[in-house]
Amino acid sequence: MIMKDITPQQNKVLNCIKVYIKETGFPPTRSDICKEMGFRSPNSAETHLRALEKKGFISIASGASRGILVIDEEKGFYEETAKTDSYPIIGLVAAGSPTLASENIEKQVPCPPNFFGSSFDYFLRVKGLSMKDAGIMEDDLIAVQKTHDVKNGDIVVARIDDEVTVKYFTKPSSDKIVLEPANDDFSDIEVDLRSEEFFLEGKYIGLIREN
Amino acid sequence: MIMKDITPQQNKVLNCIKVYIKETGFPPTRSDICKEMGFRSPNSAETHLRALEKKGFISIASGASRGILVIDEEKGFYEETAKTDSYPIIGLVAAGSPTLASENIEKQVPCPPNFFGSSFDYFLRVKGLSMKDAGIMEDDLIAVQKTHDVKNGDIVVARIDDEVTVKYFTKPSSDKIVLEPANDDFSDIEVDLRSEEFFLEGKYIGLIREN
DNA sequence: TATTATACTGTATATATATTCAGTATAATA
DNA sequence: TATTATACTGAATATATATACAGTATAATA
Repeated sequence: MIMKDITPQQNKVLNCIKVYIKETGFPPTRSDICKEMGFRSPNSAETHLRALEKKGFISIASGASRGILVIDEEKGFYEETAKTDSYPIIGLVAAGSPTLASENIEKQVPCPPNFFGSSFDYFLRVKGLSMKDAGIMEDDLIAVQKTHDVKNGDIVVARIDDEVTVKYFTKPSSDKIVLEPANDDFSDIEVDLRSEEFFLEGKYIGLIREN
Repeated sequence: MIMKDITPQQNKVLNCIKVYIKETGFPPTRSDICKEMGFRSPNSAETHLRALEKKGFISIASGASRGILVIDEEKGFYEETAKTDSYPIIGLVAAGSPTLASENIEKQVPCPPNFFGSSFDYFLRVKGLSMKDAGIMEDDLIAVQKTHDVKNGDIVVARIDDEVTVKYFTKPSSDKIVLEPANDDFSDIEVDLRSEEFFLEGKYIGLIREN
């Protein structure tokens, strides 16, 4: 949408509305605008509001008090490129699966869905340094895609006997899986699929570190 | 601030307020809350609001209509973090400063402004493995905040004689700066401020790895 | 047992607020 | 020249809204 030219005075009013919302959390009344702008008549604010509405800078909810909605000029631009979804951060507890049940969710964080190239389903907070040489450190958040489609060499999130772990994945034969750490202080985990339970939670897609 | 326990019903009311603000851009009236919650008396909303205020979840502007302000907590979720800004990715070339000039910008990526707790200005693509033991690998994107306010032990982005580098920062004396790598294969860089030029581009705030 | 917190309905009212109407004045546009 | 947009004052008013008051009921607490 192309917005018509705003006059300097209308821009001042628009800005004063934005500041008011930022400071109070809710939009101003006509009277509030008068106080901020120095007008002596509420109709001064009213006509400015109607002009701003006509030009597409705000929308006004009829009848409602403080019903001013500032239209985000760059919303259209960002809507395609910068849509964010909310993803849960799941604590990597030593035992138990990283399910999406609310008791395991540390918090929700916003993130563009295609942030790491591939789609992903949740963030997992890493415990321990077993993947140190792959640059995955304690408390890092790894973006995990729930999938069973993994290749040799992929970093995966796996669960063995209720223990969740992040490791390099290798499947040397049909009934054997090797989970390899990226740290000499740790040993490989070999899983015999004939006798042991193995569950693939997903695949490592990307990483975030908050300092 | 320690918030007292919220009851399930109060939580529903609080949530309905948040949703209302998200959808309309301004807080609900008592009557609006009644409609959303199915109450038949505005006093039902009023008492819930007063309880939420007493427990510290909201504040109420006296006399003002729609004067409900949701206190912090998940305010960020709806107001700040749901927004994304566009940040440039700058290639860390061996020579030349990581300026924001368009020829150095690899591309723009969307990211919530407070994604790493602190604000930041651009992403820098890391070359080399000199910070390997700090979990910073080749091609990682580090979020950089343009600042000169750094402390000993901070990871910084510095420029010495047109060469840009990421290292641990230490200032043992007023005319000496030591830049320390996190990799035994590399040596410390000592900068004598009396004879050498040193420019601090900024501070490492966080990290993103796209796999 | 009395008190307090929760969770409501229902009525009433002062006032906060949107909104219309009647003007004045200036500058730009058709 | 007439019209329209901008930029205001000032007054009036219907209604939107906060808020107090009077109740009812249940469960937890002291």
